[in-house]
Amino acid sequence: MTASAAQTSPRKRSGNGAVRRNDAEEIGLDALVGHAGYAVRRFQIWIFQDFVRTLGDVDIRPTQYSVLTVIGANPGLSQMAVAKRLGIERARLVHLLDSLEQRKLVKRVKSKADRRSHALHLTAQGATALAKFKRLAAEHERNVEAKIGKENRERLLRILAGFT
Amino acid sequence: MTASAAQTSPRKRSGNGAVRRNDAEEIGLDALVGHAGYAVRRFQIWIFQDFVRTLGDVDIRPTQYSVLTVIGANPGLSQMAVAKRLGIERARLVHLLDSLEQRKLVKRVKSKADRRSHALHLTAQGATALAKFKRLAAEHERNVEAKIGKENRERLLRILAGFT
DNA sequence: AAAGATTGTTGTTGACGACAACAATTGTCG
DNA sequence: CGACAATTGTTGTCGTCAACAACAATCTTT
Repeated sequence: MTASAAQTSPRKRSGNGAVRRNDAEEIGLDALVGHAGYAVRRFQIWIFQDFVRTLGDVDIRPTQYSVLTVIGANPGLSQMAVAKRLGIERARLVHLLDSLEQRKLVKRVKSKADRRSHALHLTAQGATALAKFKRLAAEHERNVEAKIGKENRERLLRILAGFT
Repeated sequence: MTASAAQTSPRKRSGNGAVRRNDAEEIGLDALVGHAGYAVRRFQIWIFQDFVRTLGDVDIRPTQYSVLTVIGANPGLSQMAVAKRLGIERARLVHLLDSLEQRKLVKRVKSKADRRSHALHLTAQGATALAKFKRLAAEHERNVEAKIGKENRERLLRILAGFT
């Protein structure tokens, strides 16, 4: 079948081509409905904003949280390894770590095995801070549950498990 | 229950704190697994890239596609209405429309009813182009199906229907 | 008519991904 | 061993994108 389906009916228009709207949100999305990418993008924006808001007091953004979590679970990793695992660019991770190191959450230890690379570790302060971040992140996760439902959230995680 | 779960075991480390890795991707994500936001973000990146690649020949990005689709289905909308419907900022939409108008896909018609606003329409060229874009977008959608499965894609759309 | 709100526009800021270049170091291979 | 290639962290540039703020022109309200 060809993809060009029925055009959703253009609404009542006045002579020149302007359209009267009751102001409400009854604008057709047409082909956009049925596009997974569109739904995912809107959802991702919502999630992102809720995360930033929930972790607003501690000033931690999703990417920072992911970096801290991976370092916490795998102390001693190189920057290259962290970048590859999280799908972040080397160059980008440099700035992220600069920021986290300034805040005394992470330290770069010069590796003796390979003097090019840095072994990444949480500071003591970073470890306790991460524990707090995790509690807040769990709160955010409950917000997601409240938004889409407990079972739907689990379904979602199962469907997307391959992308982690 | 408190959210701070079991720490995933830090691996074998050498004296100074560096960690040997077989080089493979067996780095623990710890708390990241179980975060809907992380999975969604990775998935969104994959979808975005596939969309851009599939619509690469016609040089159309997801946001441009969404704008064209909405205008095509609702001719005469104002920029404000389109922006609000798609969750784009007014300011951002200005640049998007500048580009689409330069490419002769969209035209801004000065509305006589409200001389502040522009009524947005597809050009004839824009309409035929959009038909082609929709075919390519459908191809992209089949790629998504191939990636996560037909039923999973439908489940996903159902779960996220509220965000469109 | 005056005050306030809306629409499109311009500009700035900061997060982010994609690249390219570089020095220091390591690995490889003749 | 020694030249050459590859890797690691770093710096820088470019383009995309969201979030704001400010502005002129134009409604809308009172």
